[in-house]
Amino acid sequence: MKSGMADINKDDWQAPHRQSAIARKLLAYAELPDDDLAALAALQGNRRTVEAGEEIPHRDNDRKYSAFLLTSGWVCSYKLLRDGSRQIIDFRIPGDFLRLRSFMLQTSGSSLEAITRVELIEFATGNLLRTLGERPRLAAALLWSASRDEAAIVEHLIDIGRRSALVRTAHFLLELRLRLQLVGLATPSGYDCPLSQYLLGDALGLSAIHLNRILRKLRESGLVTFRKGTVTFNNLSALMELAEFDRDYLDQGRPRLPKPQNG
Amino acid sequence: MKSGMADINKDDWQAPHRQSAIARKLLAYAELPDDDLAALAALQGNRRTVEAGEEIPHRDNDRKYSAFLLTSGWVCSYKLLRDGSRQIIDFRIPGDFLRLRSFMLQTSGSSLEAITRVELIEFATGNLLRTLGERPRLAAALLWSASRDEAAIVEHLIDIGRRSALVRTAHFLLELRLRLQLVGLATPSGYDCPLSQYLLGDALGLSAIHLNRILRKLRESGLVTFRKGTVTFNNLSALMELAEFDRDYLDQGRPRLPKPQNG
DNA sequence: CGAAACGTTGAATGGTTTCAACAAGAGTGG
DNA sequence: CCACTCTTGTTGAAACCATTCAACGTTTCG
Repeated sequence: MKSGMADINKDDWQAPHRQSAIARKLLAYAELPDDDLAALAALQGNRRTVEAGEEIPHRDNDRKYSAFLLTSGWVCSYKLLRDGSRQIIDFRIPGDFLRLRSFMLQTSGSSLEAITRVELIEFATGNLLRTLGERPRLAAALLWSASRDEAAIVEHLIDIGRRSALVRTAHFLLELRLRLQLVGLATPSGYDCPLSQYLLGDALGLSAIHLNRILRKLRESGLVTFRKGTVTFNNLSALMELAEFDRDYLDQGRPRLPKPQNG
Repeated sequence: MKSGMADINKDDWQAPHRQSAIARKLLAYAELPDDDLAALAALQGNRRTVEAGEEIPHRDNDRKYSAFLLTSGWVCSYKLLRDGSRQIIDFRIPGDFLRLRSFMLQTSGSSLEAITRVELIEFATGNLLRTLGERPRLAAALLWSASRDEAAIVEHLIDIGRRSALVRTAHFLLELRLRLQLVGLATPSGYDCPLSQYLLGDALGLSAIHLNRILRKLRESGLVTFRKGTVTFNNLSALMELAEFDRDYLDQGRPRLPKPQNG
């Protein structure tokens, strides 16, 4: 009766790797010497756990706004509207930053909610700029990561703006797959996914009811199956064709940053 | 027969100020000493003009990818889909950067098209990080600007994801107003706007036909009028109420960066 | 003047939402 | 263990919003 996909406990969404998710992700872009990784680690502060369903606080115990690094679990950033509906802006997965840039505005904007139990690390933004000024390779890797985040939001915008519900859903599931793969939480054939149909619907700008029908259609077409917390790609190439997933910004090929050129 | 709003020539969308739009924008956030402004100017390279309707090239004359600073005119960044439809991701106005972050991915992603005749300045990204490492106030101001850009895209996403066509259109017009005001291209009562209904529709995820009806409704309700390249707010507070424009991320109050605290 | 781009309106079609109802599983306390 | 509730998933039918198709008016420009 257990899913054969991966032997990850249903309640434990931690990355099963010795390397941290963020390091794993950055190393997919650039080879970073040990002192760069050490500098990255030096920016990390206290650990913290947030239970599923709870908000992730904006301010650190009556101190200033704070940014986090997500090391385990899923989070969604969303905004509530007056009529009670909700738009989910992005799902955040291990290795992603929370509020790394929006904290600049010192304003709420969007809220963050833990979808599963979540592990966070406080991230020191005070010395961030100085560190990056001294470590161009680390800076490039972090900028690359930030650009990826923004590109994902842009694709999300295109999804809900101009793609049909079917294509949109397919595209979004493929998008998640690529992001998860980068931190070792997905295989080419599928991944574990703790999202309810309500959450997915709120992300895709669809009612949960309609999303349900769309998921059925995708399943009955033999393209993707999303059931019981698991996404399985039954026909990946056909799905990518349907979703016009010809994009390369999530660069599976490894576009490594060239070795440093001068001292 | 001429619009009474502003005496800007219809074909000349240049900011009528001695200060550059980018400086004007950054100064709205932080008081920058002259050497910071000089450092900003030092990052600027060759000027270039692009005619209305033309693409803004990805690569600089067979050299590498390049970023630009938009000094005059309107640009849209968009993506074309297989079925021929188009999603406009963002309109860029004077003082905005083009491809400042997406150039990190060294990939196309979205395209840029000049809506009006446009003036650009090449922006040196090579020494950008080092400069910012040495100039924390300038760095903070640029990060603030980048965060604002991203916040605008997020609001755009919420618009098309969960807001009705009417609210969405109202909200988007208010959003543009705030951005334009920051560089002196809008008054509280309105602004000149070179967008066709096709462009606006492609931004809002609506057909131009439906957008036309929405604009009529907004006009007949006495809220906003968008005609002949001019947006006029006839009842600003009622419009903001309709659009639930209670947001403060575009901080009209001046949240100035405090003076430097140590040498 | 003619052409092209943009704006405007009506009517039919269709995708999505809403309302309503029910099924299945997980967790709780008796 | 069993009811009980709560959340999530599933399906049908009616209502609605937005798109498409088609036509025509308007402005600009060569």
